[in-house]
Amino acid sequence: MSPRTPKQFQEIREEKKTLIMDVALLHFANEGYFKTTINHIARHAGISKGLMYNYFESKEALLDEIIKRSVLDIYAYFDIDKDGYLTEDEFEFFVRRVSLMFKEKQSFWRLFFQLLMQNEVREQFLKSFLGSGSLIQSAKVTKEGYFVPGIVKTITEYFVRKTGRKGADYDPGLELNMFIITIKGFALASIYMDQEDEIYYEKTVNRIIELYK
Amino acid sequence: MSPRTPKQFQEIREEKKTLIMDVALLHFANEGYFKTTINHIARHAGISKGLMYNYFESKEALLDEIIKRSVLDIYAYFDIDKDGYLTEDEFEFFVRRVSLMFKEKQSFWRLFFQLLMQNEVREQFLKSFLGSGSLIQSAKVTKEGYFVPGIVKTITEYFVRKTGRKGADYDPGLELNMFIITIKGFALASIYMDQEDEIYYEKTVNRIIELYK
Amino acid sequence: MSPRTPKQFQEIREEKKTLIMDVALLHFANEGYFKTTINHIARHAGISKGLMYNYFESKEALLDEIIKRSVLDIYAYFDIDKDGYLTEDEFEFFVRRVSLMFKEKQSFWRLFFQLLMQNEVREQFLKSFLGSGSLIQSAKVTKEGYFVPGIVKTITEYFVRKTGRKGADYDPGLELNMFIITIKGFALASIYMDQEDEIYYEKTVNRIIELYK
Amino acid sequence: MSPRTPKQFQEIREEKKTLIMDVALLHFANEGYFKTTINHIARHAGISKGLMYNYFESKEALLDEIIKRSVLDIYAYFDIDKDGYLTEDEFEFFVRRVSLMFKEKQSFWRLFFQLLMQNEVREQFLKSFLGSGSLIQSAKVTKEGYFVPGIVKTITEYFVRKTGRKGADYDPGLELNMFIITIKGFALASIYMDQEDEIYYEKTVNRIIELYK
DNA sequence: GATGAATGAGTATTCATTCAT
DNA sequence: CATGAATGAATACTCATTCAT
Repeated sequence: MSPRTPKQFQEIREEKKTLIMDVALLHFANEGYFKTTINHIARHAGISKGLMYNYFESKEALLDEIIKRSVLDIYAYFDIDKDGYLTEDEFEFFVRRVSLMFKEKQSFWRLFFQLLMQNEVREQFLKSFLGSGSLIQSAKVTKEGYFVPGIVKTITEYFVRKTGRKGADYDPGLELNMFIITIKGFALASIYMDQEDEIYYEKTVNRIIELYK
Repeated sequence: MSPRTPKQFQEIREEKKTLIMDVALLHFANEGYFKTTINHIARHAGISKGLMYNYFESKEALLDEIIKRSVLDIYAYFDIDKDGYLTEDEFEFFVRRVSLMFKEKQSFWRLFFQLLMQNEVREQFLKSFLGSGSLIQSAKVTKEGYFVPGIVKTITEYFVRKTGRKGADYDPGLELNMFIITIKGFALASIYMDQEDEIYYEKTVNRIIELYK
Repeated sequence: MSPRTPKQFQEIREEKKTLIMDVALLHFANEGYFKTTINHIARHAGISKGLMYNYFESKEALLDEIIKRSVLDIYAYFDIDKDGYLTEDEFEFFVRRVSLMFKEKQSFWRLFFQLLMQNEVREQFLKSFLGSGSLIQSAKVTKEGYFVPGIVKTITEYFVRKTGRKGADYDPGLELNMFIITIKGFALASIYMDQEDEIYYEKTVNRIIELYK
Repeated sequence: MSPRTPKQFQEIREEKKTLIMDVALLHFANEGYFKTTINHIARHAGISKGLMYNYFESKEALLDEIIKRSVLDIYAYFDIDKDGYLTEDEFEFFVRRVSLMFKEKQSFWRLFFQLLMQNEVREQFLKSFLGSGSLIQSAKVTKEGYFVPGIVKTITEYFVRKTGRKGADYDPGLELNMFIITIKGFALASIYMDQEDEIYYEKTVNRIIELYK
């Protein structure tokens, strides 16, 4: 009979928001962002249309929050103490991590590639995903004060360093490009991978490491 | 001023259809299928909305015809007399052909990947693109009566044959998988490739051939 | 810490109601009745939406009470012992009172004119504001038992009586009409009067009195 | 059987637009802009909701066009060769014109005052109505090349000039203010004037002229 | 009393599709 | 063939109001 405490309200909000975002991500990923209606999401989340707008300002805001959350999730995967210098072991670890990520956040990556195909969304999206301050493109000062260069830069340097090991006619730029292409293709394959395909998953990861380590 | 022959009518009709499909493909690819309105296409094609429906039954029918035509176009790329047996030279030729295709039919491939991301479209789409009777998955009788096995089958057999050349621990299934992934990633990279990126285009193709030939 | 008496409760209740009505009037007047949301009012009054409905049955009921209160407030301005006979001094006093009222209850008058512009609201509104039993249109028995004729009637009689003073071709109906128009225009000017305009405020009042006394 | 000519289309468009604007003005004026739904307008204009949007980009665009048209209509009333100098006869003519306007464009003036009461709309509205380049506030070069100062300026000068005629203690600023107030009140009275009230219409106009000429 | 989560009817707007001319 | 006016079902979004706690 006594009124709910602010904390209780906070909990309800958090739970409902998570529920909505989970449902929305699933449908955005499978049916596409534009084809998925707010009505549909609400119905599948077991709530009213109006409540959606109590939690999210608009359909786009919902999308943004889903992406933001997912990016933070993914960011967490990499949140290890990096000094901007990639050893061979770290390279291997990185490839395994990324590969796992494609499998475990399949829905998000479907959505991600979907949005990437939309020119309009593309630019704005890349900005927030790869943009300044983000994990992938740019530098950042960690809690410990270390300078953590963007992933691309770090990996670029890794491939450049390999020239010594690999010999004179080794082209680091080309190899990096090949590596990126392979990872992209692997991502694409992963997001629609079913049971049957999974038999090659482990082997493929190993082979990628073997080829580009 | 003499009345047009039925044949001329037919030609004009075909030209208009082609025009509409060209315009539509461009906008579908760049703005996305759902965001592109019939109005927009009609205006950009310089015709009226009503006329659109004289040529195409619906928006979806327009999409279908675009895909069908593109698939035929792509098919034309492979329209060489094949006996279902891929030599090493033919493999190289094939890779170069495919790579060129990504560059030259960029708009289509953007649309293709876009549609691939929608589950609903995906199944129906794959059916017509890779499905029975199609170039890639299955066998087909050509005009000349030759038996043309599906590309995948042909290539699979190519990789299997390589085992002899490559040694005992060579895994043809894995290599095929790696090859497919690489091609997919290359496709993905190609459809948003700009001037700057093009410097690696040639080298990348060569490296892919080198790796999987 | 002693429990509040029913009277205290009643007082708190009244205070809250007054607070809500003040906030609501301000927003109704400035942003418009329809554009002002219950949420907005509640938040600005520092209470919850739900509590609003504890005090007022509906948005419209809130509006009604605001109007009712304002009418009573305005009524209070005239709550002097009247015998239904307006002397010249009383006329002057009346004009000054009314003018002051426009300035001091600016928000209400903005709302008033706003509502007056909606046909639907207009009729119902005029009924309660000018209607039978109200101050302005009709007669009423005060607490003291005096008979208080409606303002319009009283003023009409005032203008009629002036005919003797003003000469044969004086048209009391016309003059009353002119007076009413002038007061209306003055009201309209007052509700959006800013600092700069105020320099003529005093002079205008005097001139109105001069013209129609 | 032959298709409509562009001219026919143009005519249809013009007629429908006018129809919609007429219906909308009526309802905006009587029920208020916010209470009037697009549905309501469409139904009363005998068209579908969708068609509305073929002719007007939005509800607000519809409002804007109505205002624009009305302002042009009103402007036409004043489109006489003026040299920026108001004689007494011209002043009288002006007052009669304006008065007539209130009667004949009653619906528009209701809408006008209604919008004027909305703070948000007010500023933007006054800008377009009284703004630079408009009839009322600013100067303009006529077809004949004459310089036509804004109405307010012209009238102000008229009142200033009168000082000579009226004597030393004549305050032109005050009189102008009184004149403006009276016109405003007259406008307000006019827009809700019914048959009964009309008996004083003529007399009131004459009296205003008598007082402020 | 007090809260804000929850509802649902309503609102502006979009767009594929039809159809009279 | 060709046009664009016309339709209506669908969509995102709003907001007064209710209600469990």
